[in-house]
Parts: sequence; structure tokens; C-alpha cells
Amino acid sequence: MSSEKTSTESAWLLDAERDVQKRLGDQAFDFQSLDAIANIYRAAAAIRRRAEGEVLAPYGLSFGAFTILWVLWIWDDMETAQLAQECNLAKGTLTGMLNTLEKRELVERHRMESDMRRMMVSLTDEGAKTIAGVFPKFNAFEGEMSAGLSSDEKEQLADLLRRVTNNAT
Amino acid sequence: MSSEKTSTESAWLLDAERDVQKRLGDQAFDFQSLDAIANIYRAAAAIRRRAEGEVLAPYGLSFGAFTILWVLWIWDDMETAQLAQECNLAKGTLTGMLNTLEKRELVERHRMESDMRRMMVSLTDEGAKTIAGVFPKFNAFEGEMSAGLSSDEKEQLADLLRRVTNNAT
DNA sequence: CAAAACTAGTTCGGTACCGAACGAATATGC
DNA sequence: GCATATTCGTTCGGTACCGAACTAGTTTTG
Repeated sequence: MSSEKTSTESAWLLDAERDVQKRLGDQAFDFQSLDAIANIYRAAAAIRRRAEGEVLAPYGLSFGAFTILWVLWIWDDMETAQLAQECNLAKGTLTGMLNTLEKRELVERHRMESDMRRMMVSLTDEGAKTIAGVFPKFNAFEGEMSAGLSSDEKEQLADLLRRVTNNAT
Repeated sequence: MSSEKTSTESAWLLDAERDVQKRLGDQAFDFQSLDAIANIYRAAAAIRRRAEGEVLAPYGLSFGAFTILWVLWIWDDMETAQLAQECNLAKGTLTGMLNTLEKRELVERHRMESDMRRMMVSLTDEGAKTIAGVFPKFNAFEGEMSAGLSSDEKEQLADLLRRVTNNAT
């Protein structure tokens, strides 16, 4: 790196911007958008890894599996398509993960009588017990990850991200 | 959902918070941290999918592969370990992706003479041409994803995310 | 300088994840 | 009322991605 980690944040950023500009020559580029968007992915990857390693691993849950249990816990039950959307998963992916969770008897699938194409997914008692046990730990972890941010800043962060997500979907 | 999408943002949030609280009973939980952190993952997944589908697919690049090329482009060359860190990848993952990129002759690997364990990775001319071609499109895409955010808000978003990432690493 | 400790990268086994193609169930148009 | 279009979930082929175990090169130490 062309500046040490001990430099101020702004100096570091100017470095990064200069490095990119060097490569691009006089071609214009939108550094602020780059910086905002790139950091979303960085943060997500870091959080996911920490969560899986520290919070979820003892329960044998992946990040995606946790999300599925969580959504079903809050909403009681849900059709596959909506569940996939809510969990940010392709529906093909969800099928596989539900198979895994079903084998472990954490979720159940039932065809809807009104429309035999549709599938209703819900937690088993065991599934509910699992998510009830892991959620407090996960929520505490979320607190650690956002430590140092004020209440306002957390709301701001969530709000800004929601606006980005809306642009992306 | 217990409120329509046409409700105001804040009403929706109160709904969500109430739904969670309903499940938790009188157990305390940190809704603001949950909301902030959960939205990071949502945004990241949405962006990644759009980027791969719309911007990267024509070049046959995954999000990770794009990142590798981008980092090498900016920093000229880099050792495997640092590259993995910079790209948010486990080093085992990087090995496989570099194999793919090497087969496509977009990157090169050279052992360092000073230490035969180390591997220096760099772009080929073809790789440089590829990333030079795709980056402007990607950067424009980043602009679209952050459309509606002011300059200040983009900086704020990047800053908040950096602080979260620091907590997570 | 040889044995032990360390370090960089690869290999390996396994899950997650995607998009496209598919099959079955339902809705629509003539 | 039947052909056609649509919709839902699953299957399939392939890549990405992880952590742990491994290999080989380097440094340390007695």
C-alpha cells in the first residue's frame, strides 16, 4: 500500500482514489459510488464469515440456513417463492437448503390444498427451539458488529442500505 | 406481510420490530443493530446478483474474478496472501479462481526468486485489457446502485461500513 | 548445520449458490 | 372445452467459497 495504516482515514482514501485515477488516466470515474458500493460487499463478507465461524457453527447452521429459520420464526410459515425472496436466495438454492433442513427435522413442507403447485414451509418444534436458542446470540453479535455506531448512525446505515437495495431490485 | 408496501417506511419498520418482539416475548433485543446489519447482507446480495447478471456476465467474470482483476490492475502485482485478503477470499478459494483466470490467460503467476514459497500474481496484457474494458461499465453500475444518494450520503455510507468492517475483522 | 518451528500456497471434501431447463398444476383465450 | 400460456417448485450442471489438512520452502535454535 502506498500509505501506512496509521495514516488518517482521509489520507488513505485520497491514496486509493489517486491509485485508481493513475490507472484510468484522464478518464472520469465516480469514486464516491465506488467507495460506497465496494464497502457494502466488504462488510457483508466479513460479517458473514465471523457469524458463521463464531455464532452459527456450534449449531451447524450456515448463514443462509439461519436466515431461513429466522424468517420462518417471525412469519410462522411461508411459501417457497416468498421465502426465497425474503432470504435473498434463488429458488433453486432454497430447494436444496430446505432439503437439508428437512432432513435435520428443523422445517416441514406441506403442499397447499388450494393449489397443488404451492408449498408451505414452516418450522418444526425442534426448528423453533433451535432458532430461539441461537437468535439471542446472533443479535448480540450484531450489536458487537455495530459497536461504536450511535443509535442514529445505525438507523442511517439501515436507511441508506435500504435505498441502495431498492435501486438494485 | 402485515403492512402493505404502500405504507410509510417508518410504519413498515415498526411492524417488523413488533413482529420480532412478538416472537421474543418480553426478552430484550437490539432492533437497531439487527436492522443495520441485516440490511448490509441484503444490499450486498442484491448488488452482487445484478452486477454478475448485467455487467459481468458478458465478460464471463464472476464477482470474485472481477475483484481479483481490479485489485491487480490498481496495484500492478501482488502476492497470493495479500491478494486473498484484499479480495475478501480464503486463500484456498483464491487458488482455484487464479487457476481459472490463468487458464483464460488473464493473470500470470511467478514464484519469487527471493522466497520460493511466495507467488507473485499479475495481469497479462489480455487481463489488463479486460479489466480496462469492464471497469467503466462497472463503475457506471455502481453509480446506478447509489442513485438518489447525495455525495455526502455516499461518503457517510462508506464510512459507516468501514467502521462495521473494522469491528468484524 | 541438522532438527524443529514456522510460513506460503495448494489440495481436498463439502456446502452454498446461481441460472437455465424441466415437469406438473393452474389460468387464459378463442 | 381444449390448446396455450403462465406459474410453482425441483432438478441439473457448474462455479464459488470455506476451513482443515497437507507440501514444500525458509527461519530459528541448540
